[in-house]
Amino acid sequence: MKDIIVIVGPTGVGKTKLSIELAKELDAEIINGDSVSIYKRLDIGSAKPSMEERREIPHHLIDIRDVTEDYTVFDYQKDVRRLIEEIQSRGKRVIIVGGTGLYIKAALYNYEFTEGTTYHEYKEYSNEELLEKIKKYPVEYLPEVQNRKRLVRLLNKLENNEETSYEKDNLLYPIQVIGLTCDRDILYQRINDRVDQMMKKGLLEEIYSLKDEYPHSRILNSGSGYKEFYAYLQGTKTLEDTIEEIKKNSRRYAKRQFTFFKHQFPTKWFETNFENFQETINQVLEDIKKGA
RNA sequence: GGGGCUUUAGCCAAGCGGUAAGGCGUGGGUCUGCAACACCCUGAUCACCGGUUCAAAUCCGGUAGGCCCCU
Repeated sequence: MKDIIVIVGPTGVGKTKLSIELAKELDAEIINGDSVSIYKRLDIGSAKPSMEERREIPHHLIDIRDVTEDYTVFDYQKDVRRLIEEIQSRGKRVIIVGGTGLYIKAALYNYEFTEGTTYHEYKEYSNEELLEKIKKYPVEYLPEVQNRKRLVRLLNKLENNEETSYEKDNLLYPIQVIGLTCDRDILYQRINDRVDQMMKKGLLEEIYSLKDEYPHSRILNSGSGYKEFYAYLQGTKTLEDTIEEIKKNSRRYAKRQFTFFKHQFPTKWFETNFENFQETINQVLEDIKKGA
């Protein structure tokens, strides 16, 4: 079977556009690799591919959950693995595009999660105490004391007798990872512009239509482009500040994405040529044909 | 023309004689169930020149920039 094409990179470099062009060339179907696009009604802020684009090429794992529903890496892993089989059995090639590194990695590598385990928050314990409890088990990687979220997660695994040491980076599928990059200044400029564009396209209206769901939605309270509006709806922050904060969070996110894809995947990087995108497409295509 | 205040990292800013807090941004990094998450690391001889002192970002004088008031 031909390699799965994985397109990664920071938000706003042109991943979506590239994925669609490649899908046409390679007779492929696209699996979304972005944790926010999973949700219905989060259209503008998550920069989903347009309906037009989605008609052109089959897209999977977009709009499959309501904003009040939960969806985790584990769900994603199962969905992607199932889809890969389906798509390939149809004789089509698989392209995964997105910026959520953990999701993509968990789907393609030997990440193990256990079905239906109980989950404690350990509210009565301090971070230090959690760390002490963890140290009673043989673990190779310790989170920082300040990182409560990771401490809690790890202790849960240990107490549930789940596996916590893994063979490093065991790939389950043959993949080719295409990373899209560009000059940092240009990227930040594009991110800022894109947020302004989102506002023009009606992000605020989208937010208002979701207003009632805010208190009950995990994704609306954690996804950038949405969570920032919470304070605005409460009347404690101006619209201008809200927009600035979305830009800032998006820039930071982009930076973290670079770090993740640089270190966690065997990424081959390509510089996006915004003036002549066809050239970028050609470069990537050439490389793919060479590789598989 | 005269008088007063001010000048600390890219930005904001503490310090008021004993050898440069902090915040933001930036850059780097971690990553097996909230991941557009959570977390870690990251910088300066204090406008310039001279003086006082064992010791000056801190006191004195001068130069330059900024702000304000008077004429």
